[in-house]
Amino acid sequence: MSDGATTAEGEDLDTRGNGQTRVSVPMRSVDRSVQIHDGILAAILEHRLHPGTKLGEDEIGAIYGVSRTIVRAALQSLSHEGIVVIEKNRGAFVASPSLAEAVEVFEARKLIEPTIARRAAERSTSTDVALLKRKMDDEHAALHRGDENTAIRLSGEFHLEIARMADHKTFEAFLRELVARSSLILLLYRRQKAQVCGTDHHLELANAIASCDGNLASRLMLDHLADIESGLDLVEETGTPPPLASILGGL
Amino acid sequence: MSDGATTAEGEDLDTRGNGQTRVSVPMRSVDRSVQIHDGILAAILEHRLHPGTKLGEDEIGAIYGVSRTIVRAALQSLSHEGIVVIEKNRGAFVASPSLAEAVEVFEARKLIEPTIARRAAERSTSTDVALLKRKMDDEHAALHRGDENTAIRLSGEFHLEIARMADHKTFEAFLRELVARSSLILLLYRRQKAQVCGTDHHLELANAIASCDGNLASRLMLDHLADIESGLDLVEETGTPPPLASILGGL
DNA sequence: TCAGCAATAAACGTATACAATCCGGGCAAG
DNA sequence: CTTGCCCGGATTGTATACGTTTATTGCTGA
Repeated sequence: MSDGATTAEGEDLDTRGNGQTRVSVPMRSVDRSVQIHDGILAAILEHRLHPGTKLGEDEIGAIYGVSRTIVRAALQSLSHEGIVVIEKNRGAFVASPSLAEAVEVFEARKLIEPTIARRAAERSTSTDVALLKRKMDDEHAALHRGDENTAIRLSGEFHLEIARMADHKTFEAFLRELVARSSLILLLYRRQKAQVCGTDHHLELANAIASCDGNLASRLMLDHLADIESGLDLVEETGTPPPLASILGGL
Repeated sequence: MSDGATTAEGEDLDTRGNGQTRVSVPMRSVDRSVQIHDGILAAILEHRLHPGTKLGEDEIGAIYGVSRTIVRAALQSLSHEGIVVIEKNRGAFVASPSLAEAVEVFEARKLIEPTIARRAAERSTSTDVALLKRKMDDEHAALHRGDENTAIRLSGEFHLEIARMADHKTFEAFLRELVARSSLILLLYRRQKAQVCGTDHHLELANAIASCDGNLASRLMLDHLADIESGLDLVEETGTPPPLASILGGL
């Protein structure tokens, strides 16, 4: 097989910055399945992969130059996060969150993220805040550059950075899943494409966290999430019988 | 030599005499990796598998009469739920939650489960309540029978049943993970073995849910979780002189 | 012309083979 | 007695082969 082209990149850029001598981190040649997982995840977060897209094992394996075994592990991982669905004997597809699912995800975020924001504010350090503001600037820059896809991903990373600051692995893992699913939900149910995620909100949040004001950070986060949710079309369309017209006539 | 032994019963083996798993191999249509996942999970929930136990692929494959491929999928699934850790080139082990992890899990439960209980109370139906009380009775019976292992599992299922009633798949999935991890935490950090999970609390909770009192259910759930947590040894043992023994020999 | 069915191709599910890695015992040097 | 090395066995990582299922295509017959 021609693996020359595929393995051209991804050599070994291991950043073994952690002074741990324990072999707890795989490091070198990070498991390929993780790479593939992250690659597909990034594509979903940047809205380059749309709900319903087929993720064939052979196809992905050919792209990354690995066997189906590895691809399967990555796809199973993604399915556990709820952003890929695997149908028996049919294959894997990018998930298409239902309306009910969308409501659930935002209910979960509105419950968890204010708590995360409070914790982050309570234990914020200067270096963390600097990192946070940097992410925010990157997002702002991407937006002004017109690169909305990257901006969407960075917006999610902003929220995840706050979770990292909160130093709560469990909440962080939950939020990682919720953010990924939110990306698909935004793609499916956002009303006006223009508004992505008020960067002003992010700025206020960052300031509240920087000043260690837990209560304010918590409230701002809740408002922020409610605002995003208000920009979605989360109304049950029970009365619409002609799905064909909207799908086929959409062009 | 290996083929003859393993495939001899590989055809239609649901005649396994183990009295442990009721539905050992009912149908082939049900992905066997899910069966294995559930089997290991049940063993962990019932404290038959202890933290640190090695879960060898060949060994499990031989037990269930399947290839390592299937076992691998099950183990990966379990690792995503945080109750199994997979170390590269070393294998899978039952997780040993750290103190910090234990604190995190109960923080998460105290945040999520009151909301779940409120939702369950708000939309409780008579059939659901009947199911809930039945689970409670089963747990009570197991306790009086002296079968503490089963009681522990049923206690977790009681909480999960409430989540099912709440009709919130996302919260239910989160709680499923938290309950499983809690089982390991109880095994590692419980102070007095006698007290499992106050069945009285469960009775009060079930009554509150039956009477559709969301506020009461929410408060009772929070108290219940705080009570369980208070029975744990979640204090940093910083004063221990032999750090070497605990750190290096900890594994 | 179109419905129904058969053959074919493509993709997935599972098992197995081979390579890579780790763990342990044994032996030799200090 | 300790320390270091080396090697054999065991276990995991990955690729590939084969069986099974699904989807599509093309054909036949009314």
